[in-house]
Amino acid sequence: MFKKVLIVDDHASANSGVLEVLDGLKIEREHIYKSQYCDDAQLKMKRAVLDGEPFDLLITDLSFRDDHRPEKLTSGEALIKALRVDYPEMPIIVFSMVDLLQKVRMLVNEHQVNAYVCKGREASKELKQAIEAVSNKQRFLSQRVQNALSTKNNLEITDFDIELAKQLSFGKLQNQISDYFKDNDISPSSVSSIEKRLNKLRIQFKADNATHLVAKMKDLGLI
Amino acid sequence: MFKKVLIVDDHASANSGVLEVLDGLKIEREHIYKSQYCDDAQLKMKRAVLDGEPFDLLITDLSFRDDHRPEKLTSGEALIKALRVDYPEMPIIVFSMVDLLQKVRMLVNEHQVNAYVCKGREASKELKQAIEAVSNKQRFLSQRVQNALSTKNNLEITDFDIELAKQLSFGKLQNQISDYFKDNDISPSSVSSIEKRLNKLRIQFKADNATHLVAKMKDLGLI
DNA sequence: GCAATCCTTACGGGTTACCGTAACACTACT
DNA sequence: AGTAGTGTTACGGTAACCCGTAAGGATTGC
Repeated sequence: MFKKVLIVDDHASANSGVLEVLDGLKIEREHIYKSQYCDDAQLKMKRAVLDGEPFDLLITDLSFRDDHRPEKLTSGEALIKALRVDYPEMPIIVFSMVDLLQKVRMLVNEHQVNAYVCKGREASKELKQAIEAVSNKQRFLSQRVQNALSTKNNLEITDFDIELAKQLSFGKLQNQISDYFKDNDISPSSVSSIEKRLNKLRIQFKADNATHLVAKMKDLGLI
Repeated sequence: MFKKVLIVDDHASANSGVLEVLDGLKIEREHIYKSQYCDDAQLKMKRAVLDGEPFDLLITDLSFRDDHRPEKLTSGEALIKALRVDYPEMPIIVFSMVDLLQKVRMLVNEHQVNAYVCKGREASKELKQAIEAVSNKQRFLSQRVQNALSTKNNLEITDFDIELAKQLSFGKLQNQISDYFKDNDISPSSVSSIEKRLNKLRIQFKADNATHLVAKMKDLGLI
């Protein structure tokens, strides 16, 4: 089991919930550190390594509110990305409200996150399971996002699609989007292709028109 | 100070943060009740009144995850609305991630919420202040949403506008929206009026077209 | 009571979106 | 080389949106 843990969450109250779980796993409070800012968390990490007593485990949220103070790392994702450069093997558990499969898939595949626990009613139970699993070198995903990695959910939504939908949500016309794509060397760029892609997306998301599509994709947090 | 408190939040971990605040205010744990579901919270409320020992204070979140079990009240807002019918004077503190001024304004004006505290770094401190203020019959708003009630932010966005934008986001055509309004006795209902209102909204939100408008209003949490 | 104003509704013309069809290019497989 | 499949681009027709104008109804103020 882990000995030295860093919890990163801007909610002090959320932290106390995590603490209880760690108590239940017999991890001593004196070896549990907390941070409310991502920059601070990164510093604590580096410091610990320099002191020869690195952390065993990182448990972090994803979203952090903007504060008065300027920060380099403004999200859990940025923190994870930064840490993975120096500590590719460090066990990381994400503990977040977000339950978007797209997000989970990305964090696990791109950033080698070891577990993803959704905050919710079952959070404490699942967080405990996650910690135990990770300490046994296993991966853990919350029930809610279980099938984030199954291939059948891979609806092949490309970066192009996301970019296209974003441009739409900015209020651009199809020919303006075409011009934009031409200017930025994004292919395909013809109005016709843009129409076709949008048509596919509308079918995929069961949307009746462009507005509906944008609304749905925004609900899913894709744009 | 309050004696009997009900905390409604689907995150058990969030609850424990609130508990600490209540500890600091010398509110006895045996008089603190928790609920993870809105329906359950409503029942507890009614039960307490029937038993002749009603709650002094309600602290509730706004968003609750869907669960397997079917529920009547699926949001904190619905809970508050339902409770206000029977207990118009009950002190209510909202404790939520949401920091949209529109939402705060609505809850305070429409549902007579007594305090609104945003979850975040300062949450514990502010929650304490909120409880103290409410116990002194004062209103409290988090720093973050201080100016939710200032008139200058009132851009005269009516319920009609919201409803209209919502229908748009559902992918409906203008004449379908017209039909819908006619069926539901919402006035005005002509396509021409709908066009006009949308035009106003586009100007107000600096949106280039309907899609852009829906995207912006979704960003603001208005729909 | 009357006028000014606002709101609702209707209509027409220009623009954009939506949809089917089709030509052309590129790839992969035989 | 041939063929099937996929992706990009182009075009035309219909429908929906966008915008200005204008008439009729409701409201307000004098």
